[in-house]
Amino acid sequence: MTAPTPDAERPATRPGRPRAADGRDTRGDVLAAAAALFSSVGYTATSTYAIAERAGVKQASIYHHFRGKDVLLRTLLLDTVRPSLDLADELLDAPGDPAARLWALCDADARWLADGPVNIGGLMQLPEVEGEAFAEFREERARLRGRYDALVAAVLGRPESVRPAEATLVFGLVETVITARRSGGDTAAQDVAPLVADAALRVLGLDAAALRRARAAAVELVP
Amino acid sequence: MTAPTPDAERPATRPGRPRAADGRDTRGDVLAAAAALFSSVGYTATSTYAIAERAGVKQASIYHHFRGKDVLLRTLLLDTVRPSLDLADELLDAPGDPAARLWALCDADARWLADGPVNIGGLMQLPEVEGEAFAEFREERARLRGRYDALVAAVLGRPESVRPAEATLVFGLVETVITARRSGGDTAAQDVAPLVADAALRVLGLDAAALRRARAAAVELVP
DNA sequence: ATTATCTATAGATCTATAGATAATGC
DNA sequence: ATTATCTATAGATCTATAGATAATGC
Repeated sequence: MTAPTPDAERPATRPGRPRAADGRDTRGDVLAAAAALFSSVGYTATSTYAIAERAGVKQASIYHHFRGKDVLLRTLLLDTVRPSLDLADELLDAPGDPAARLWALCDADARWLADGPVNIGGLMQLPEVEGEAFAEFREERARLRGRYDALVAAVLGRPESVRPAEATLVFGLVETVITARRSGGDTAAQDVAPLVADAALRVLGLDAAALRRARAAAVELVP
Repeated sequence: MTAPTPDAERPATRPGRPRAADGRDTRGDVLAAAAALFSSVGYTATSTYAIAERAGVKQASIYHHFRGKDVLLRTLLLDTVRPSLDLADELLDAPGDPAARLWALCDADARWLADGPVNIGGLMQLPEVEGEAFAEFREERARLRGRYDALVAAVLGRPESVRPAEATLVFGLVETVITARRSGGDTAAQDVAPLVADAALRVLGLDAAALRRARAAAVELVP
């Protein structure tokens, strides 16, 4: 669920103690353990000891890879929002029907929230994320929200200068996958995810014919 | 935000040390403080010391009124879901257009989530609520969800035996108010709440005319 | 006697650091 | 020398209880 550390970050061969077993990636294991525990148990309720145990290392070893517990969550949050933001940027600049582009964005986000190995989206809804340590994430997320606003405004044929309240509903529909997964499990999330993009356009008042056109065009946009 | 302790729970006059100032309600103050802190900071991240400070009592005094910290959250959660469930029961038994009844339920829930003095709905989304201590709340909430399922099935003209996946979307639309309030503040929540019920029926495929009829009929249902 | 509140604290965490040890490449 | 991991622990919480004190009604 977390991208492996890019080779560029460290030289291919380097001095010092190597990974115990080859192919072992402590940093990645710690992040994966933190993601699973933060999203199910919560941030404050998850101890660094529990993370270490799940990752198969000792508690203090975490601090060789991360300055503190907050860096773990910060890293996970940014890893979560950035792929979404990249796609949103791409779709915002793409030509063609705004409804098709919004459909493609909602569909990709909903499926990604439903299909990851853990309910990674739940991280964004943790109350601790409102704290100072996570301001950078909140900025990136606000940027993503801005892309939704712009696409929704385009679909509604309204000026881009006023944030449409309907965009909150569209954003909320995508996040429905998160709460569905938390309370109903993976199956519930996977059942609802394919319905989200259609629902978003229906909320904006598109009729069945317009919806069919948008869906068909969206398939061309995201191969 | 929390209902005052009913008179029935204790005799009107009773022996023992009275409330310091008349009209002082320590139990209610503690609950209100806990609601504000749990919903903004989180459950585990809120100390009983912080709750007591906000309520204007000493930390240990909380335990005269509540057996433990978990009882505080349990009480708040049940106070949150029960009014909703009562209304849902009423509307499920009411005669008339299912679409109108679903509209009324969504609208009442969305407005209640937006208008309370704190973002009480956020309590339901705390990861700690998945723990054993809160099983009773989860049951009540599942019951509420069942009412939504039944109304959505009726609107779609489907058999009640199969839970419609669309009900997850409707439920999620209502909960959009919670996340909107968390990240956008009271104003954002109040802006989106009046749109929720309409959006729910649009998601279920109702056209503008059917929607207008449902909205008009809903006003009669909830005076 | 009963009820409500307080002070003080035991006991259980939990985070982060200090410093030792191990395993490599130079 | 450098990197990664470990053991041990300081210091800071945080929850819940014990027991004293205060303020009433009987």
